[in-house]
Amino acid sequence: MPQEIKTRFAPSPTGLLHVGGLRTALYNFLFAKKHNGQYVLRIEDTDKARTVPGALENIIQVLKDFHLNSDGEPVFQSKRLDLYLKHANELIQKKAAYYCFCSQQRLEDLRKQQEAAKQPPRYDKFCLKLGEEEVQKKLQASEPHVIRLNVPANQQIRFTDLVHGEIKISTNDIDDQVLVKSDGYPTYHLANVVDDHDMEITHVIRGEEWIPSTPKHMLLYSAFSWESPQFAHLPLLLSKTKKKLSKREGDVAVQSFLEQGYLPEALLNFVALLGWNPKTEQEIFSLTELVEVFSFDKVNKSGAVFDLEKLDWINGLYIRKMDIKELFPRVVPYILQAGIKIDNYPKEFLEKVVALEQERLKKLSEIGDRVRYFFEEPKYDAQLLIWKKADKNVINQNLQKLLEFLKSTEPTEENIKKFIVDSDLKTGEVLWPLRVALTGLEASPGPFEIMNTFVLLPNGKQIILDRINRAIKLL
RNA sequence: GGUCCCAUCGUCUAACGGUUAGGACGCCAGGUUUUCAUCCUGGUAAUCCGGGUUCGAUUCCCGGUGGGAUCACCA
Repeated sequence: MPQEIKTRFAPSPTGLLHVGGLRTALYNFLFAKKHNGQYVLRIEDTDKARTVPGALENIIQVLKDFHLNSDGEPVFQSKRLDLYLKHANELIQKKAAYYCFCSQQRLEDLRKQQEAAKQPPRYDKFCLKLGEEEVQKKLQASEPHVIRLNVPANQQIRFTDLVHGEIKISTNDIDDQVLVKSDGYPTYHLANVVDDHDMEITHVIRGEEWIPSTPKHMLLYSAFSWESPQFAHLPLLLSKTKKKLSKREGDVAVQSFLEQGYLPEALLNFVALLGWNPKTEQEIFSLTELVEVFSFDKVNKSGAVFDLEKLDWINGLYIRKMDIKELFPRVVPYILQAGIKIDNYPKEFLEKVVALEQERLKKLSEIGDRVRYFFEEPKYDAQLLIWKKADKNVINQNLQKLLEFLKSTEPTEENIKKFIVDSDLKTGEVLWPLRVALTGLEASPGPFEIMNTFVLLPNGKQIILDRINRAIKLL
């Protein structure tokens, strides 16, 4: 019987979860679910100094927002220190690792020497030459020390990557990596390998930046006589400058995308297609659909630029196809954020206002300035009222005629169109100034839609008349 | 610099070794329209270079070039 597939997403709580991490989590999730396996969250919190308050909460919250919740409780490495130490000792017994008492100063000097000699910086195995007794004496005296991996010379390490195929590296190019730090905490390499084995992870799916350290991990697996999991190294997410996406090059925190009003569904859909392609012309996928079609043979090898324009497009698409009942509550916070007070307006009206802008929104955060005119008197230049090359006086007269007409009738599309025809006026010379009078904007929804919305207010018709009147005075 | 990874339109990407190199975003033009947006139609634009292998290379091999990642008591 084949072993159950188990993947893990293993971020460290050193900052807000970024979009690259989100995609890694997603692929881990997709692969596990596709094969009816498990996907778990593991928190790699072995660096006390770099832990950022709130980062853990952010990771968990964001994953929840995207429905990428861990199967079972998350694993915290900081709670498993004994396990790592136990295994580190085992490596020492097996002579696959050794104690190192070198000072930071010596390591630094060594590095400088090597750099000057144009050698790659590498630990020189100085402490490996220490005798057993000497080591014990130093340990007894509580001399600060670390535990290093004893990398053998002249060996070929090879592993098969699910996206890159076979990768091989000589052990001569691998440093004697620190496994346990002087504070007793394990480094990534040790904790990672021990946990992946202990948790029975079958597939390690992570970013391509980990390829160079994978041989170290292979060395550890073989030192422990453990079978290594399968590896899949994902292509990097790149900035416009083709560099690895990072905080330095703009805001990459998932949180900030959410705050700008990108929908989780849209962002997930977008990020799923970065570095992977289902080889159909379909572009829109739900999480469930992604699970169905996901596979590693369709994952690309080369990095993918994170293109905001396409994200905007896909986000707009999701916004457009959303039911207004669903969109409305999501958009309310952004309206409030724009300083617009909506307490005294009927919900029916507010929903209609949002619905009017629905097809124009790329991000929810754009809503505020788009609908402001519904709640505040618009400010605009009188010049804007004059349609194309129309005559100012004609516009003025048209608005006056329209105002008179509307005083005695309902402001419906049917009525106004009939009025235009009956009065032998030009459509644009009535509708354009009417629209501007109502909105003060160069671009907006049409005047009929806007009036149909205003009319939902008790004083809606009066607002319309007032604004037309004001436009006339402005001219 | 050492090691490793990668290479199709500006971007995301398709193409059993045989296609007019396809789709999407963006951009441009046209249509619908009072404006914008939506929607529809059309257009623009790519196989990094050089050798091989082959009847035939985007595709396979080698070299070059270019880009990237990584070389911590960080993950």
